[in-house]
Amino acid sequence: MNREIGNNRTENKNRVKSLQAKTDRGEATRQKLLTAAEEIFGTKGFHRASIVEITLKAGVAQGTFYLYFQSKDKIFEELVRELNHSLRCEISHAVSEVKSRQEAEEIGFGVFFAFIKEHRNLYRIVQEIQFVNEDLYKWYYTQFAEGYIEGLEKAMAAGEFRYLDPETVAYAFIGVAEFLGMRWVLWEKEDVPPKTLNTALKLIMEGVLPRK
Amino acid sequence: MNREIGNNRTENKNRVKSLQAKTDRGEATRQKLLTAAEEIFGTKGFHRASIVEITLKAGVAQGTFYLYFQSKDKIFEELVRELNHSLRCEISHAVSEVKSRQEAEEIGFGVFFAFIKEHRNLYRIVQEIQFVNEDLYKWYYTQFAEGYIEGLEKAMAAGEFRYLDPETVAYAFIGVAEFLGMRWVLWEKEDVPPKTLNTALKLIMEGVLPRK
DNA sequence: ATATAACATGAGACATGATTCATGTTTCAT
DNA sequence: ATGAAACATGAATCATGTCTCATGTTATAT
Repeated sequence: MNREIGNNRTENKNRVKSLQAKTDRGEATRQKLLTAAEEIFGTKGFHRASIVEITLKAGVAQGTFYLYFQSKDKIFEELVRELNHSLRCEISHAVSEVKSRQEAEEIGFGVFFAFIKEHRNLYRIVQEIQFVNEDLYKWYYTQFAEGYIEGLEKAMAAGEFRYLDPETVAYAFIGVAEFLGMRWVLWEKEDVPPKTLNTALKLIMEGVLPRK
Repeated sequence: MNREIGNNRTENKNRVKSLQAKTDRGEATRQKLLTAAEEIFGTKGFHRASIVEITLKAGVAQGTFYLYFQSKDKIFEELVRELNHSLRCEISHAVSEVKSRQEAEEIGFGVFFAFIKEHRNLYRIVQEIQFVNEDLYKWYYTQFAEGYIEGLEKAMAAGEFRYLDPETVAYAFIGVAEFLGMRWVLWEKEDVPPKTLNTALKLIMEGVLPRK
């Protein structure tokens, strides 16, 4: 195993300490920390959460934390990016072989609610990002909006949806999903009731005005 | 002056210290603190804000803060309740002599966007309440939802809006308003563009599906 | 003029928590 | 078996921040 230790003067140049686990044991510890962090951040919020508590829950010493994460901010960021990625993956996968854009919205909303029910903790984290890392916060929603806009534009071009400024519609839909998720999943700790899901879909599809 | 020091065991019984200003001078100081707190909480978030900074901005000593507020949590709560109250007042006043429910929605959205533009700081505060005082957070949105539901029910009973579960519609509308406000007023520091406002209103009134 | 309630001060007691570091333990290729 | 890299420890350091308190100032009613 050629290690090239000799000419390794990059070692202190880029301040990024090792941080990646190099064995399975290390990776397992790293995962324990991430899992604990998800729980603690989610229940207490970023600022009230402490590294002590996270390491305690993970069953490791405080110092161990810094073997795998540069700082409290960084593990938080990693959690957020992970959440963003897996939620978008789940939705786009579920929606991939759908017949119409309307069906895509139905399935998308459903998957979103199911996801936050499973990840109530991480969902709460998102709300707090803006006070920890504002850019990350914008990134989080921009990622969603971009994919959404693309889908809407196609549906509008195809005449499935009428033309309305896609960015506005995207943020409006995201807002609807977030608030219904907050009201039922977060507050009631239940599924969003079918009635609510149906109402929401009718609302965004057809509006509140009576159809002639 | 009979001080009754000996038997004065009420002194510690009710923990509520004076807290209300008793003169104009005191009231002015109290206001200076509230104004400073609005600014600091709004820009840095609750946890990053410090009493030192608030008193510095208000131009008073640290100890003075505790003459008027019991704690950091309490001044935050007062700010939130004040915001909630004045926003609801502005909307209900603006909407009071409106002809139709549709017009009420148009004006309501407009006033909401105008309000958060003026109170960008306080608007950001709201997002953080849930990690400081979860009950207060629910209270904040429940207050809005209740008024909204009432208005929607009337409109539905009158046949102005078709019947859809009013609570769902209320939270959906609130979500739309919050997210468009976030995207344009908070992120761009601008007004919500007329195009966006129009799109949003069309969307909630008539939906995205093409009308025959 | 002066007593007194209200207002104001800011140093410091007290608490908390992120991060570091000197020291140990485990694993495994040789 | 052994040396070195990886992993692990937790007490100590360092920074920050809330809230208290002993003391001082202002305004005003008599």
